[in-house]
Amino acid sequence: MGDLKKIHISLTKPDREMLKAIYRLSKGGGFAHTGALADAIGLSPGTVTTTIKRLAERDLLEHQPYRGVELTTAGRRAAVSAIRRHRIVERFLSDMLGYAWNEADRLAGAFEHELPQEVEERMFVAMDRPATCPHGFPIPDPDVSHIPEMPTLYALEPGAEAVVAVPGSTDPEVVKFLDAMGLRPGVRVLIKEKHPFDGPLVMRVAGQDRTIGEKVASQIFVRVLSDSDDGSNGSGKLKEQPA
Amino acid sequence: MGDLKKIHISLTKPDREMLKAIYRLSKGGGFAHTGALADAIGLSPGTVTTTIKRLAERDLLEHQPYRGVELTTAGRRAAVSAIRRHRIVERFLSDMLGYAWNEADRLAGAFEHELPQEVEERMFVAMDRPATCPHGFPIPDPDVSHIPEMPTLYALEPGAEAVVAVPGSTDPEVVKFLDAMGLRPGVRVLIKEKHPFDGPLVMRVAGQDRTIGEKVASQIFVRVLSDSDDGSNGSGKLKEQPA
DNA sequence: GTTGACTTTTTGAGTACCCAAAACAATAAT
DNA sequence: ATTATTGTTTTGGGTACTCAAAAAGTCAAC
Ligand SMILES: [Mn+2]
Ligand SMILES: [Mn+2]
Ligand SMILES: [Mn+2]
Ligand SMILES: [Mn+2]
Repeated sequence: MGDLKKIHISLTKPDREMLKAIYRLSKGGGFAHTGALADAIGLSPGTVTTTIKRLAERDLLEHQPYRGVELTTAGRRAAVSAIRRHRIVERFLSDMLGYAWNEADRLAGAFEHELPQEVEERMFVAMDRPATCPHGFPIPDPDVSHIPEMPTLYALEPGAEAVVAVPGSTDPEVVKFLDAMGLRPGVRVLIKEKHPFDGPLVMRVAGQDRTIGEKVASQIFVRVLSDSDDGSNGSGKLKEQPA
Repeated sequence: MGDLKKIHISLTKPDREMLKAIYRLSKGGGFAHTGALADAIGLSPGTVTTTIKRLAERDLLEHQPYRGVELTTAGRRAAVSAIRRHRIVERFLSDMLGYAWNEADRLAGAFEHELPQEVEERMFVAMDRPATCPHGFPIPDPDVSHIPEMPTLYALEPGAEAVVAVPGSTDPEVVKFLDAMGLRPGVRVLIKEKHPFDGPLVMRVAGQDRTIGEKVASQIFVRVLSDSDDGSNGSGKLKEQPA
């Protein structure tokens, strides 16, 4: 009865990329700054300013000059919808075309923007509605304006059990290292020990004890298993979360 | 030893569409005219002129002002490669996502241009290297500069046997009529009679005798079965061949 | 509180893309 | 041969997108 029509916003590639980047950089609802966006997308700061003004015009975000931008609800919905599409396409590349999980991100980014959302939905059902992208990040439902955040591996406390997710945009060298450690998307880990002062983390992965440093452990995200559901889910600081 | 490097030409969407349209309209090697191209692609004549000048600059075609354009060999290769991609994507939509053959054309056109040719190739092998698109037209090999032409159903003589191909861009009303006649892509037909003075054509389709007029029969293309290979393959005038 | 470092926005410039309408060329009709 | 018709190109105008560099704003240090 309200006049909330399901207006379907048509966005261009740069607009979508911008919204995705803002969402990534300002997850909890904070501000994203021009410079950070320029770095993230690989555009000049001037271009970022122009683009966000265009998006502000369409009420997808609010722009406080010299301060930064914040997504509106509509903007968050659009961003999440872009992320959904990205993750479905990644899943398609990995499940239906056999690409390795660390190749999917780049290729998905190349054509996801032109894909009719009709085809996106068909891909989704053809793959039996997968819950996550090949990197282990959740595929959000359509029309939601928020994706539940995941803590990093390093945010877990000893005793916690979790399933790992590794961003598709991770540095190849790191990916090789992680692979050697058995830390692939979907793998289950049990935290055994965490040394103080940002010290290394000891855990059990596929029947083996593994130790990794804070730096790497902070790049890996996890879905905590409902068992010991304490692990810093709401309070611990959550990092930027690509995929 | 020659300096023929396999230079990979990067083409934009309008450029590709232009090359495809020119190829379709000037199959045998003749000229394509600005107005016909404007109609085919849905652009203004002025835009067509600008685009072909850009392509002429890159030696993909020759432009004789006020006369028309003719593709160079490089241009034909690029056009065929674009058609190959279109048909692979159509096949993907129909085989892997379950779209009906008459829906595939429109959707393929929406995102084929951004698809990395790496992904195109993976689709192709994932589908076991299909010989034709869902409409029955051949998927050309990479790097060829010509696609063998197909005669129309109406060009066949009594006694000829053939497999039908129906352009994906056919008017929905016609599609419905063809469907009722059993004339779907891949179906085998045997010509029984052809009445003079552009009269109707009588044929056997799926165990039934069918009669259709010249107008419709000229919109259907066929692959003649090697049996009675006489049927006007080289001489009979071949029509524009979409798909 | 003025200076200086840093960030952001604005300005100026260029490409690609599109259209409508004026100018032009080729052709057909008188 | 002139005129009219038709088709093509050019011109003028607009949006989106991008950058480099100038101008403006913010903020922290002195
Ligand atoms: Mn990704
Ligand atoms: Mn992913
Ligand atoms: Mn087609
Ligand atoms: Mn086809």
